Amino acid sequence: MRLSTKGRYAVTAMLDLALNGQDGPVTLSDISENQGISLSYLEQLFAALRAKKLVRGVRGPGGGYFLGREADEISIANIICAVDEWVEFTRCQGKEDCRGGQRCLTHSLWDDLSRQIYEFLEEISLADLVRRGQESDHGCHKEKGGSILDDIAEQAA
Amino acid sequence: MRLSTKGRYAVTAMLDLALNGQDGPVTLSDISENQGISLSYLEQLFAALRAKKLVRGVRGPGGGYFLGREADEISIANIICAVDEWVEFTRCQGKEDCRGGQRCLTHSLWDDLSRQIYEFLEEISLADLVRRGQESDHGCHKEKGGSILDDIAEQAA
DNA sequence: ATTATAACTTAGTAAAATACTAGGTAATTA
DNA sequence: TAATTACCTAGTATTTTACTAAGTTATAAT
Repeated sequence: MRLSTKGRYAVTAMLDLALNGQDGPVTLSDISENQGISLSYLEQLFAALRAKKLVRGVRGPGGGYFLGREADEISIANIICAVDEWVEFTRCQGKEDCRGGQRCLTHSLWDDLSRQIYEFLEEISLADLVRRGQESDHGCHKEKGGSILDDIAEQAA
Repeated sequence: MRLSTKGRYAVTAMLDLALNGQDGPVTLSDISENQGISLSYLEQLFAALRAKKLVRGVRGPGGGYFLGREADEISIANIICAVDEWVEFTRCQGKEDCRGGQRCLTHSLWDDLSRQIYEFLEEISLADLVRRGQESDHGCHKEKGGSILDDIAEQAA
């Protein structure tokens, strides 16, 4: 499995579509400006998303992108898989020799974990994220962002 | 958040310690051979793990590494945070202007997701992984690995 | 029809992250 | 004293990331 800023870009861009695609398609220029991602990089990402039918493009003036299906039918796992490959199967399928079975065992344990994470992200849809955002406040320039920061600070200490 | 092969290396190496550290320390040479990771790269990773006190080194002949604490007191989140930085707080904390609040909103939604993933990985300990491995069979060179592969194939179709 | 728009495509590149090599020093055991 | 292993630093090849540039198609508006 893999989860990088590339995946984040894809998810936030898709969120952009989910939020603004209600009344007409959203252009990549808009997303580029909204998210601060270069237009051409977005085009690369959307080529991958399009290949997996997660978005649908409309050409010409007034064109842009729609979600490929309903927001609650698109999981975070879908999005991340589309742009991040995710094909990281460490199971020693013949090509790697697994001396003493040791490597194979740890790889197999990692695969279990990887599957768990996948299943977790599979259960979260774009619509879920948007819904959750509406429940809590999401003010900008928050003073005390908190959340994970505290946990990490705590661990570092 | 970030989850890369670097994180995988760290987790599998820690699994190696958990599995083989019962009767004496495990050397990086052993892990290097077991996992197929270069010794020097392991040293880099273990420098980070050591800094977070997730491992404890013993010098000299017969030396090596132990887990820094009990295997059920070390979460996957701990390990990945140690080597992968994870500091990806997209909240626009003053330095980025958030025009129309749009970027800020999607970033905030991503942060929610990121926190969720973190909390999920926080709940899984090294000991859990090992335990789960013991429950199911983990034969090497499995014929039909299955699991995620099928899901992805399905999605691709 | 022409023009503007925006999706789509390809090639090349700067910067960063990844994973490694090489060459050490310091602590500990035999 | 010698061997072993952690520990440290610098340099580098490779890959990934993210971007620039320069196009081509399809479509809507003029």
